[in-house]
Amino acid sequence: MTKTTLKDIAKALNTTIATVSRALHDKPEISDSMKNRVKEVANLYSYKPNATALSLKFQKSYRIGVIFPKLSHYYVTQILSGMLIEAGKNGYKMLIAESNYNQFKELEYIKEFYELNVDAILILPSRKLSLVKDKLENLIRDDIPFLIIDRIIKFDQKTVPSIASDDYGGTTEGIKHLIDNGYKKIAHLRGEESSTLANVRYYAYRDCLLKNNMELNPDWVILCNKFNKAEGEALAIRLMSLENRPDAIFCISDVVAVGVLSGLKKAGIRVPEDVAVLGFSNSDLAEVCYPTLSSIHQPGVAIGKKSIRLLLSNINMKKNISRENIVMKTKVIVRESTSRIALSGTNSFRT
Amino acid sequence: MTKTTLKDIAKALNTTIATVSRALHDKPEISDSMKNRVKEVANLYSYKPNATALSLKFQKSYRIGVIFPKLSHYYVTQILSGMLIEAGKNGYKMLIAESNYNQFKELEYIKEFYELNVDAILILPSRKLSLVKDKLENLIRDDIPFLIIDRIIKFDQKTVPSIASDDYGGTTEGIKHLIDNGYKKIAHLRGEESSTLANVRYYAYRDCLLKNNMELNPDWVILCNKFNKAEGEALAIRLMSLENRPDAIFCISDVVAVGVLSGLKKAGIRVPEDVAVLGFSNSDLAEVCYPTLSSIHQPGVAIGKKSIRLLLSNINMKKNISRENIVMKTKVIVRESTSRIALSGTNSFRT
DNA sequence: ATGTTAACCGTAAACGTTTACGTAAAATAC
DNA sequence: GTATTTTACGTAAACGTTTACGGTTAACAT
Repeated sequence: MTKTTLKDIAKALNTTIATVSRALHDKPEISDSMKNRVKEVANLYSYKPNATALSLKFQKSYRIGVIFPKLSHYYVTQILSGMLIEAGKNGYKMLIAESNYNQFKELEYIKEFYELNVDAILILPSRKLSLVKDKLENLIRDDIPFLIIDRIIKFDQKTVPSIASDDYGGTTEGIKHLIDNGYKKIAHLRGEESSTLANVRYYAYRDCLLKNNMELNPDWVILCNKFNKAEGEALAIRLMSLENRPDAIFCISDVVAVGVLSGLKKAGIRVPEDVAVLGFSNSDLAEVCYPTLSSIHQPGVAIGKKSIRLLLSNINMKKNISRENIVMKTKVIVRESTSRIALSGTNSFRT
Repeated sequence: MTKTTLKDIAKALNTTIATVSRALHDKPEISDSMKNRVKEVANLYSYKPNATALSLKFQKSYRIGVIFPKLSHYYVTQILSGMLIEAGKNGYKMLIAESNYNQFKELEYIKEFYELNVDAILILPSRKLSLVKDKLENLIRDDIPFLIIDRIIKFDQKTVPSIASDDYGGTTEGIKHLIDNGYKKIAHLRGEESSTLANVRYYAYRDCLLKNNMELNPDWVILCNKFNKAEGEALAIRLMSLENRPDAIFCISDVVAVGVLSGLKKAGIRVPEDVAVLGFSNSDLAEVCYPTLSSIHQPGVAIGKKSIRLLLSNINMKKNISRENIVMKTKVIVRESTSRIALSGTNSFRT
């Protein structure tokens, strides 16, 4: 019941593995009669080439390694799904590793993947990874494509390509949407200042308010660090206890936004009539909470697909991919939480 | 900049790869001086054994393949995370494939994984897979451990081990909880009758009602087939339009339950005062919806870990694992949607 | 001085492929 | 009928390991 090899077929036909191999590959130097006999036996034994042997021979594993902080984040699963689709189309398999926001594990996994002869490495870095930037830089090899997703890390020596969603554009569009809907005092629950991602979103928020001559109140900008529902709830209540209350809250993530919704409800404040709430990422939560949450859609699946396409186009050239930072379009998905005028029908963006 | 091999080290030391290999493995037949010299050079060249070559040599890949229907389901990510933890501990990597509920893709992926020489295969089958039971049965080999997760498929010839959560027990506990809280007319939005999973939950629901002399009204048992929010919403409204209204709704999934919450709100019905809602799976949705949703927790992470442990314990024996069907404990997580008496504090089950 | 043993290392086969090179027989050329 | 080409296949090396087996030298025993 063991797997049949070229040797088995060769023995059965009293020939050599070279001939068998060539016959199966339809090489011209093999006679038709031999080809037929070989194929017949191969079929009979249901021969399948040994992938490991091929890997060794061609120094190519048809495997792509991807590292992410946490699998249970909707956005991560979307990106991975996109990768799986595109990788599958091209005969590649995905090896996965979860870092749990531990930068040392991230470095470990990168090393491991190199040792496992993956053909490319993708990483969705945690914020902390930039703390060991120098170590990371030393680790990255030039012979195997490496791609950083959704985060831009500036190295001293190397330029490593990256792909990310257009958070600045998306945020701008989102804030504009709030302004267009008549909200005048827009607050922002932002991420830590050490996070490029959080900064980009904050800058977009700030710039957009300035450009539109809106009030930019420092009391309305609060740092998150737990990014969970409880934090959103607490911060919403804090915002509502200000003398000069905001009438809209733009949140760094959907989970925080859901917390805000909950906090506002506890404070007896109506959404979207009194206060609008805008999330970020357009996760699956946005459609199930009450009221449904407007959010800035990050094209996870598209990013995943694009990532793999980028890598594959360069795997064969054995050099790292075009050193650009690719930016993918975002989009504001309007739902109930920001719509003073009732929405007609549901906005079912997701399929 | 190419990877260093045994050959490189051997050449540098004017010896042979055999000696180098043995020195690195601290074999007794190598002198200490040679060992030191070899290790020094190996270190200098930062030698790492080639995993592909080892795979070929030992006919072992240290890779485990897992197939699941959809990555973006919270429960799936939980199971996978558990697998990743346990696999990582043992030096195994996970290869993943998403079937999108397509049974032919599932069969395809199984074949592919066999060809890729994975050391074990895990599958979270879609309901449809049982439709091609015979093909599946023929595919499964005896020399590589195979494990079915969260679904029991009875084969004619083979007995394939499986692991699943105790849905019967969990449901029983859940219905009892409803009864204990004074709900007397319990409805059930169930899955299709072709689904073993849905049937188990229904049977538990039915048995528990009978055992407790509760009303078992056929009008209160409705089939779902879309399992999305809209369906839950519509069915809730339908239930509330009955003359003999239920006062509790047990749902096949959290998403459906969230839809029910929404439908009840639209119908102006209070939860949990008028009607209780109980979900299944205890997904991340349960904590963010309003009111928060009581749900039956399936131990995803534990199932993932246990699965890998089972497989690993049998990989070395090159035979399939103990042919039992392992059942993992479930648990009712009580939140607002079933608690007529206000909950004190939040029930933060998840870490 | 010879045999025995231990210490140490090299040779080569094996895992399953692909393919450059060599070679025998058959076919073609003149 | 000999030279040349073509056809068709075998040999062996290569990918990077591990390891059974063999061999050489030196130490030790008798």
